[in-house]
Amino acid sequence: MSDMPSCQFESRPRRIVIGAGGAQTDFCTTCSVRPTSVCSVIGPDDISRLSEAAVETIIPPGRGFIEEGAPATDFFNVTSGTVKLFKALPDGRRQITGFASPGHFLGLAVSDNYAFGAEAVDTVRVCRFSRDKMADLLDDFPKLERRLLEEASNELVAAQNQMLLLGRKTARERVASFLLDQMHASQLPGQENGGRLHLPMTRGDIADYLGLTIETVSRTLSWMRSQGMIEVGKGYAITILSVAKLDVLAAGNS
Amino acid sequence: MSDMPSCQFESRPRRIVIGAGGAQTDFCTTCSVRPTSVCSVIGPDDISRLSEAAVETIIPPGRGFIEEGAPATDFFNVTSGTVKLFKALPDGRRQITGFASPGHFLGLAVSDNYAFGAEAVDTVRVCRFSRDKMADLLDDFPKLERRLLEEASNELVAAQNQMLLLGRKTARERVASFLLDQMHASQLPGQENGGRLHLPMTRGDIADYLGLTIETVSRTLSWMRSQGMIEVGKGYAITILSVAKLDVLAAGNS
DNA sequence: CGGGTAGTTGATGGTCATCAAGGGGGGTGG
DNA sequence: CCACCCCCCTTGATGACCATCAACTACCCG
Repeated sequence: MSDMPSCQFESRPRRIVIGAGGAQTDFCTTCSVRPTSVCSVIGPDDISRLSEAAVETIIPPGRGFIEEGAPATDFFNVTSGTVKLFKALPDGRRQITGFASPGHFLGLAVSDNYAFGAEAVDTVRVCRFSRDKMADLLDDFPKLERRLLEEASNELVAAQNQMLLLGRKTARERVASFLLDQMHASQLPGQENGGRLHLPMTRGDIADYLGLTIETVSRTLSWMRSQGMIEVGKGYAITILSVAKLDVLAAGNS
Repeated sequence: MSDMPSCQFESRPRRIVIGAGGAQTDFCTTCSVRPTSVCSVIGPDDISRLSEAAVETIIPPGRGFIEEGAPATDFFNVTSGTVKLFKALPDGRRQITGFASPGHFLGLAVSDNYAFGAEAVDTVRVCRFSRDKMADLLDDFPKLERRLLEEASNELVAAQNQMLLLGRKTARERVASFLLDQMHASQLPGQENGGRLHLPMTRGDIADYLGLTIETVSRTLSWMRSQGMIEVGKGYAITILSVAKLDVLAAGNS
């Protein structure tokens, strides 16, 4: 797990297509996460700047691409798949600090070294920006800075919620909170999907995220099933049968 | 604890002193935390803008001044004392997400409501900025935005460390980490103080910060004393006798 | 078919929460 | 000034929750 070679990329540089009139068209215009990501602050006129700076990278499941403590050379924007962010203790204990889904920006760090590791949960595509190019973009597009501040503030709020969960919630409350969070995250605004969830991560990842063990997560899910709260399908499918019951649990009633 | 009236200020507006030549001098020029706080990005020429926007507020120990969930009307900059930031569950369980010391900026939130509560640990002085005035400052001083992003990034790193602590460390490891953090925070660069610490917060606060109970914190400190790691003085004084032993503990060896 | 990974379930134990009692300091009021 | 109270802290006894150890199933892939 920790002896896995990290920072190995399968990169393919963006192709810049020169249009008939000399105008540049490129990947970014058709990027599916552009509307919801930080990239949206850069207007159509300047989008070529973005494309030149970005390198699309595909990362297979389980592969690490940010190593905790390594020099922070790049920033990333997730365009598909799910990334787990984590910190580890010398003896191998691991805490997943968050899951990054499409549209999320990775690498906010003042230090010259990454403060956390990152690993692909399923197949992940990211846009990679070098530190230098990112700095140029920040200088030229002040809006980008404001957007990143927003992003950071949101993550800060999420982190505070997670601290409350880790410090003060019971196992049942943690799992309930997790399932509800996943439900909200998977729901595009105005869309219901009958409580059906597809969790890309393993029980081990969930455990490392919630500060529990695999066994406790498994037992808790089984207990929730026995209470008619959820249905546990094959693979990574879970269906929430009673949001209300989970809400009661997550808010802190045993 | 939760029925305490919050958001009660003892404010005194900044006095703007008009100098002989018509130049404005004011509190901000003599502010002791200016060099280390976000305010430092606003140069001497524009400092009057800052002073006009800020209201100095004194908060007595134990008084809350940000209520979780209340409309986010103001931002704060701590100028002296220590503030605890926290989130709570309906049944009263509480998690302190951080302690803000002089120079720290509070209120980063995209939402219209505060995501956390804040309460003075000892006597606290803050500079208060209304949301509107802060927005004006952000528009006029782009550097301020970059500085806030730095601030947020640092807090994010701290939050990730705290998640690792809460999710994966034992009680002893937590207390050791806490003492070392406090030591580093209290050491001005290039200054040693013989491991002597003055913790402004109670055992209860420490417990709520570390995800433990008062009793466990107390027992753990007693155990560390019995091991010759620390000395527990009267009041809130603690002396670290062996940084090395605490380091071993904090890194994760029992 | 064999091996590896992921998940579930059971038995047991350890760590830390809970319940309880007592000490010490600081404030207020008699 | 001292009594009284309240808060904070400490220490002890007990127990609950969850980690650990272990066995077993299912599934995937060669």
